Amino acid sequence: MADPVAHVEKRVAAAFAEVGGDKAIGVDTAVRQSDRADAQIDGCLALAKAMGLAPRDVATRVLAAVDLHDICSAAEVAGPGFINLTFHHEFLARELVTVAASARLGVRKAKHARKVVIDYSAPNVAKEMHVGHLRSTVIGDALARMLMFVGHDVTRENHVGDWGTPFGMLIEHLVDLGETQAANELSVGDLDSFYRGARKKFDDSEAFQARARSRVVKLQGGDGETLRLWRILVAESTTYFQTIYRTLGVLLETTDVMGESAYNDLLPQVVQRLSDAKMLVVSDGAEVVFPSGFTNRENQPLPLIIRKSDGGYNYATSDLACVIDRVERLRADLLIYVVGAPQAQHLEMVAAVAAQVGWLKSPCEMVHVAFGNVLGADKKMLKSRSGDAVKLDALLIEAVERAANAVTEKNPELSSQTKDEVARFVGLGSVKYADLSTDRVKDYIFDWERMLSFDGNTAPYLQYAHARICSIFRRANVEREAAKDFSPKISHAAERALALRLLQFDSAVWDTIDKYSPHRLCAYLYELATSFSSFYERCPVLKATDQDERNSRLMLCDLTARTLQTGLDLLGIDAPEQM
RNA sequence: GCGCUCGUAGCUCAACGGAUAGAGCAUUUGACUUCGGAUCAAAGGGUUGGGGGUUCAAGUCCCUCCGAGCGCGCCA
Repeated sequence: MADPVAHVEKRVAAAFAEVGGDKAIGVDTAVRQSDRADAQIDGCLALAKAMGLAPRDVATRVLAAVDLHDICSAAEVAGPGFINLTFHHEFLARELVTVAASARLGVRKAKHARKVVIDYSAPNVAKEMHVGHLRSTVIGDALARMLMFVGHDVTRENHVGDWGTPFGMLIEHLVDLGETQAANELSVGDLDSFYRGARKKFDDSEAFQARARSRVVKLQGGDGETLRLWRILVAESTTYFQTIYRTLGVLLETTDVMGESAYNDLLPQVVQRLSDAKMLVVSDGAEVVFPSGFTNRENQPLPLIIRKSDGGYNYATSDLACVIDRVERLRADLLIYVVGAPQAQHLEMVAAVAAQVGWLKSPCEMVHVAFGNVLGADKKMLKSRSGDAVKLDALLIEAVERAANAVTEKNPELSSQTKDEVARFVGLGSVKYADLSTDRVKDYIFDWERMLSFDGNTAPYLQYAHARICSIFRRANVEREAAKDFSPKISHAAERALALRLLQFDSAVWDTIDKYSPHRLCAYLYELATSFSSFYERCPVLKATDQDERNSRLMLCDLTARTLQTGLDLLGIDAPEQM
């Protein structure tokens, strides 16, 4: 419980109960950050309403009933009935010591560890990754890191598209090219030309179409030779995905791949169990379920198609199989889907059916972490000059190049090896941070200049703040390790602002997790970095007037650097020591 | 037609139902023989798309209209 606000909250709740009795039930006792004081208590207005009394009188009574002497130096009724709180310097210093001594920087562990399955990235086999995969991959990875950090048991699952009718034509194209040649083409990452080649033949040749169709039948029938060829496609693609993931610095491994094909064995079971539950209905020749509350354009019940009229399964079946697998085999109680916003209705329907049939029972829940599109400067879907989707590897290469140019310009003294590393951290960090720092549900405009800027809410600004602190320690003649044990003394206003900010890390992380919204952590880190910059400007560290002050400030520097580094790491971003 | 999401400063974005809606960019103005100026400080800039309602309190919740995007039966 690092955040001072959390300390106060418990006592406030008790005071509300004492003052309001039954009337206090249900009244929000939250203590919030405030721009008029260190924190404010708002609930007196609501309590006053419930009690039929004047808000300021109630606030006065609450103030009398709560003992905050060891935490606050001032607590006063303000405005229509708020209570403004100012924390003791000594209290802040004590809390800083606690936080600095903790490897987790005061971030609380989850009260109950959950078994979480997080589904993200999900590229398609034999297709190149493009900007469309960026958000799922980056957001999902950040959330996975945070959930693990607070102690949940997290399983990452990469639900790659490795099954379905396109594989008939892809396999036949593979046969035409010859395995060696095809594997070559795929392994160098030129998946698009492979896919286009197959597509073109399929569109142009009826004979090829026939081959493709019969190949699909063989694939679904488990034909050994066909499966062998299919595995070549999957293996080469997986290798390619890993090169992107390694470049991007995300946690996904080949062992996290759980493609659609992994659920094939469960598909008949999905049908059987829905049938046993009397939920399956035949409609227009297809076997479907009608979850309540969903209608189509004619206002008729909207079906979730479990089995097509041709006997095949589709993605709803496979998604339901996923739920069974995750809940019954993995024993997960939180299923997170980092999937684009357009799939909201589909996932709602899957969740509705899974709940109705009893696979998804409280406290087990399914959460759709939806996100918007990446747009170009024209506010349309980001496209390359040729009009195609922008390839992810090209995008990442450009990011690093642009960062390298900036680093070369700003800091020519860096060795070329260091420069390369810094360019990678800054370039990739910029792309990821730009994606993570805005509300995920909205579209955002991809803008190189802005994301690589050293001013504003960007990765380079945060990384720079971190690098400056590292620079201080290189000159300080003090071991970094020792700094966390120095005792902090809060006297200057900028020190105070920084201290308060540092203590809010815990809340920031939890707020981010509760809403599955990484931009909240970004906003916190940006505020921390600005608080630090302000402190840095006004409070000399190495040139401090006396040893105690110097040590105190070194302590603040160290804690700031660790918080920035940890926070960026939770976002999947590296913080270089110099740049 | 029905449904979902979005609409906040010139631009890009914030704001658990809490007081005077905040940042950055851009613009204007200050601060450097710098503990890394890739910085800091300050100013101007708003009818939160329009209109109703709920509430002690609404950018936030409800209704309605306008505008944008996306879904709406056998692709995933």
